[in-house]
Amino acid sequence: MGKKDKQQEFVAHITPRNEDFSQWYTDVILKTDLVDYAPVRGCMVIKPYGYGIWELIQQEMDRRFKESGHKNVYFPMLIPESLLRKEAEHVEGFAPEVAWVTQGGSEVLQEKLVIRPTSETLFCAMYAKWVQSWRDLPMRYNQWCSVLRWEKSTRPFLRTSEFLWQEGHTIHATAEEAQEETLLMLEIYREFAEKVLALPTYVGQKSDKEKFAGARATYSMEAMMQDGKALQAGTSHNFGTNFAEAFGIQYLSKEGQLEYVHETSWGTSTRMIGAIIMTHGDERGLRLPPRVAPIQVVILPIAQHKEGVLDRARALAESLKKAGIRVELDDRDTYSAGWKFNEWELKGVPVRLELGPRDIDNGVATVMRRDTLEKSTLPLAGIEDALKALLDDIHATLYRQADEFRRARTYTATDMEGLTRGVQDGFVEAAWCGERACEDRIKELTGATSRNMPFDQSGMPSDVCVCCGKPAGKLMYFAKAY
RNA sequence: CGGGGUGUAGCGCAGUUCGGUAGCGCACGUGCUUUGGGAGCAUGGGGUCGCAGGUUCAAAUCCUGUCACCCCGACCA
Repeated sequence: MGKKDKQQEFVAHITPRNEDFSQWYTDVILKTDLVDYAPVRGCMVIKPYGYGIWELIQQEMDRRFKESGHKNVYFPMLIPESLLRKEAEHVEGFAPEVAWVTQGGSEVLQEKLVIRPTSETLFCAMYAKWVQSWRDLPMRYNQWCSVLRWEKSTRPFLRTSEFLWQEGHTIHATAEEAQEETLLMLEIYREFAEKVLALPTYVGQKSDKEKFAGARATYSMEAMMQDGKALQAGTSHNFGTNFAEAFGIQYLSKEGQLEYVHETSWGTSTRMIGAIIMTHGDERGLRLPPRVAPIQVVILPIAQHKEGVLDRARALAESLKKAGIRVELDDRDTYSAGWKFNEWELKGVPVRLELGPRDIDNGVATVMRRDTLEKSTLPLAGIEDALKALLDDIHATLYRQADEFRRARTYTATDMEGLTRGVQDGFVEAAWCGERACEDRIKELTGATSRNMPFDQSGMPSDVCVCCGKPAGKLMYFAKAY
């Protein structure tokens, strides 16, 4: 294979409406060492580089949870069948995709256990024990764990049988507080996506059809992938007193009345890593947002066998590390410089620093930023601050590019023709009557589902439903979804 | 769960039509020369052909079953 061919291995995978986008995705996650397929149905192994991203996501998000007053807990993985069955809608929603434990050792169990697909029921069981009085409220807990859902079809990060996530579960004295919490967490997710993942998202309320099993209201943030499809990247639910009534979670109010608590839950998962890949990736591979890049700066000593080069490179790595930059010195002498360039670009490291004899003579380092592929030089003196600024700029650029992309691909439609055309390569904003029948029909005719209803409902494209023509009350985003 | 496809060396594949000693490229080991955009030459190692049965003197190849994975749908974070 010639040089050109090798370099073009990934070229042209991401283009508008390109059917190879899926293929590009699977290629890139395998070639960049993020994951490998496990010898377990629908499950993946997350390798060190991929897990590094998750650790940074956890760190950043956990800090936000702590700042807003949440505490971490850990609950068991197994749920007794009877507990799962307590909330009718919930069990109906999850029953088709739970895995059962029916035997322990050689003994067949009296009561089957499910491996948690989510932990609402366990939290409810414990909250029922823990809450006595209004003084105990609110309780705001979060859990980092994995859950298992017997999915029919799977894809690394986007949908796997077992996946890592965080699930927050809170209970409150009043409906207002619960709603406030639900929206607060949605906003924390949105801000996190923007500031940490460089992901622009659409936030809003889900339709009844798409809401969580057992929720009164579900809110989501939806990101747009480069093939125009939507990826639900986080959800926040308000349960009202649904679960409290099913599980008997009651407290004595200040007035001495026995009241049900109002409950919320919210979650995000490793799916966000899939969102990063499919939003920012390009024909050379990954482009990782600096704040979740396990390696932010890679230093490549050039002609490293020459006197002093490696020493200078090591010193540089050391000083960047001290400055709090996640840096890797690639001093492998078994690969050529060109090979390393390609490999680190493929892996999406935001900044590459080349340090060779010429640079050292001039007191500079050659810098390549992964987002724009622009090459320049920076003086070695004070390079730490310049790099930090550069990383921030890369983050901003990635966000801007993604934001421009989604704006360009967000359409409005007033009829089915426009809707059908729009969802071929993006999101469509349309007026909707609120009826399930129209959602179903739209799904059938266009393949698109309702995503969410923005909080700002102004700018309705028409006053009648895009589907049935009856007077419409809701501004809704429609898109094909992962 | 429906429709389609693929399982042969770490990776990507050829060989299956028509049964007859297991192949290629990359990667990997060793040596020398290289090193600022995927280096070159020489030499070497590595595979119970997804698994289980069956047919046959003989099976990667034919038959039956089974498992895994990929793509497109339906279902879902």
